Amino acid sequence: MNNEEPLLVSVKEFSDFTGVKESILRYYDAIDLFKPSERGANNYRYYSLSQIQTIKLIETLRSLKVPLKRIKKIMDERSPETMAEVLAHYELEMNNELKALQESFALVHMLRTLMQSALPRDEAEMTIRFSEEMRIALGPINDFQPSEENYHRVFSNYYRIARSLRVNLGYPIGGYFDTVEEFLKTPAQPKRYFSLDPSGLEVKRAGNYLMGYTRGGYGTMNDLPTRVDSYLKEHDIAQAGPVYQIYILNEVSIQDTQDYLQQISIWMD
Amino acid sequence: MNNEEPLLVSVKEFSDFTGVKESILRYYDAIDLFKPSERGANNYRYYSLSQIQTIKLIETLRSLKVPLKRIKKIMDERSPETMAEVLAHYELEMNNELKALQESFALVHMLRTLMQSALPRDEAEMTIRFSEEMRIALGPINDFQPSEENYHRVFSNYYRIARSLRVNLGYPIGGYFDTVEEFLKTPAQPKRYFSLDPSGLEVKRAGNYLMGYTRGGYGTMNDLPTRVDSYLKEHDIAQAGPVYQIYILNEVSIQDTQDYLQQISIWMD
DNA sequence: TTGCTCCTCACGTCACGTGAGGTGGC
DNA sequence: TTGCTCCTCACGTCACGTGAGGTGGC
Repeated sequence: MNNEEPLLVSVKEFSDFTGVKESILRYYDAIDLFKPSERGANNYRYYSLSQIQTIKLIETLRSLKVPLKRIKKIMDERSPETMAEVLAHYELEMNNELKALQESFALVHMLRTLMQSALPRDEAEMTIRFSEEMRIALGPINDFQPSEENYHRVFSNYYRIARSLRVNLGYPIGGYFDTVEEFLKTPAQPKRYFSLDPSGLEVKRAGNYLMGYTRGGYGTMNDLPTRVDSYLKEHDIAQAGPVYQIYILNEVSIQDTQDYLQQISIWMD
Repeated sequence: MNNEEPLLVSVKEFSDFTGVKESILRYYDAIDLFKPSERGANNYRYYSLSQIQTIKLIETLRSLKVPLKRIKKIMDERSPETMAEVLAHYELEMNNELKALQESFALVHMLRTLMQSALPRDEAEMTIRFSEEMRIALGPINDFQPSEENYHRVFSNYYRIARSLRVNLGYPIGGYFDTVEEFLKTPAQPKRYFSLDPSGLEVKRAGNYLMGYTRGGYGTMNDLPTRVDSYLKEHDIAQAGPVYQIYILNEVSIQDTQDYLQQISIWMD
């Protein structure tokens, strides 16, 4: 048996084995991060197959944004002890990455389903539909002044509190009213604001909701309160709520402010 | 109520709200990817709070390596329909990313535990220890020639097959023998090779294994077969196996080939 | 006035990607 | 000879980061 002759492959073959591009292998060679186990008489790079595990580890660290210089240091000073330590450290990093990615996934999923639910709407109509339970992050009671003419001060206050509570502000934010009377009286002054962040502590109950829509920029109501009022009177509904008001089509999916689509959903039963 | 005055914040505040660095916000402004909703008379950038959701979405796409030019195109042509489509597409992407990250996690975890299990070894000793069930990817029966003097040809053949079977070659690879007799007869010519890839179809059974170690480069056995033989005779063990042989400390954690640590584990009961 | 934040512009950097021009093995 | 792979070297690029030098609000 010949121990001395390792299993050598060319750059291209090594690239095929590992999925790492040739240009990257040459670059890592140039910066002394990862060198072929041999150079042929023709100056060709020859990698041993056992180097596959090494480059795979380097790739893994790269995927975690570890700078090449740091990786080089790790590889230069590697010993079983230090490597085990380093790997333990990056196991934790990966856990955080996993959580962040799952968060992103949840966010994208929510935005998409909200948009798709909005697409076929007849905006003039009021309909009752069933809605699943959703977690939300409810803010504190708003301190609107009797004749507050600018809701922005209060709204921005919610943003500040939400951020300090580690709410993910990437989720849509809406207004909350305890009852439909409250909404009809001061539709532009919600009792609280809330975020649709699913890591929120509160719950929007599953159930049948009366839903209505209107188009326009933030703060626009058009005739939505009137339509809600008529519907309730027509159907002899005395009490309802809470009321949830959100912009399901906004900045994220639409350029023109005047096309933002607002949704009101009112708990019925 | 004043609809026209949005909730404006400076770069620094916006950066604090979103976690996106000021330098990045300025850069995105410069390349027309994401511009502040207003410029003050002093030429200051003023962002509206409702832009938080937009930059969060851009960040999410960036985390999936979508180039800024592509993101710009998406944002320029955004409509609820196209955005819902785009998001649906990237939901799938994120799923793949999640799987890849979980794979990396499993790989790093295995490397680390292998290394830590190796650290406190008294290499001369033979011990019996319990081992949990592990999935492995077993290769085909090797075609060693009667007097094969170079095991590399056969070994590299396993690599080729493993790759075509989508085995992750980042995991350690070892030699497999059906019985201990087989191992003692031709310790350098395993019946098959295998990878510790946990997505493999075969299983290394849970149970008590006789474990031994030796140090040296690939193909080195030193007196390991002799020690195995003595142990079995001393303890009157006639039959045992399969035998699994892997390098638990190799290239990945050690520079000097001569310090690689090989482990033999032999199924007892 | 002072400290703080903001501005632009130029240059640097990190991690590659992309030829151009040339060599080596079957 | 021909096609294929490999080489180096120079230059480009993408997505920022980092000052320098200067302005504006409390």
